[in-house]
Amino acid sequence: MKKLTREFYNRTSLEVARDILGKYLVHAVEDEKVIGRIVETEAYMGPMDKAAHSYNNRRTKRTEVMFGPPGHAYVYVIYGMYYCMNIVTAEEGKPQAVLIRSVEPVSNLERMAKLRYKKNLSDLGEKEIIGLGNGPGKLCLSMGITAVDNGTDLCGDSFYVAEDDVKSVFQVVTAKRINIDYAEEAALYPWRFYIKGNRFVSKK
DNA sequence: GTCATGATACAG
DNA sequence: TGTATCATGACC
Repeated sequence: MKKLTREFYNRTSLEVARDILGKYLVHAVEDEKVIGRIVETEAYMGPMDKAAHSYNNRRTKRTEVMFGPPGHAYVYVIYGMYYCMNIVTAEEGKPQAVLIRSVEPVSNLERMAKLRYKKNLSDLGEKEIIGLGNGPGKLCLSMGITAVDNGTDLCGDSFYVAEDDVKSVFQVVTAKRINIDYAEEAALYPWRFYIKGNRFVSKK
């Protein structure tokens, strides 16, 4: 496994969203690590993207981290209840990000089960296992991602993305993004990417 | 399928 | 002060 470098993130969110599929999101919770394979993403292109928080260069306390250098975490609260994990991309000053929509749990599922359901892994049914990773709010719960992770440098040691030494082979499906009907023509852009056939993709 | 949840942002 | 949102679970 090798950690992705700053250069990987220093591209448009469209490129990063597609390329980061199949890679591993690693997060340290207390002294343990939980790992999920990224199987679904959405690209948010910033100033010209009506669906993006940073549309029209809207710069607030919340969106500030998107204006910073690439390779940092953008974690925000949605609907007052859940967190969403994004990765800042593109050079400093360009507020783009990639939303991580779903992951396939890979390591430390015991810990994920506790964080998400407060139950032991052995007590989970099939649906609950899927529910560990098949949505942006769900994966944040399972992986212990919260507001304190906002702004974290993903080139550090506690929170990062890594790739296998051997590339895995899969087909990428391109689709419209989810729940952005308010974004008019931007709602039609095919900026959602997922691994074909993967069980943890949030919506077919 | 409907609905409540409630932080953040913004319009008035 | 009201209205909408990059979601989810609990209901019908």
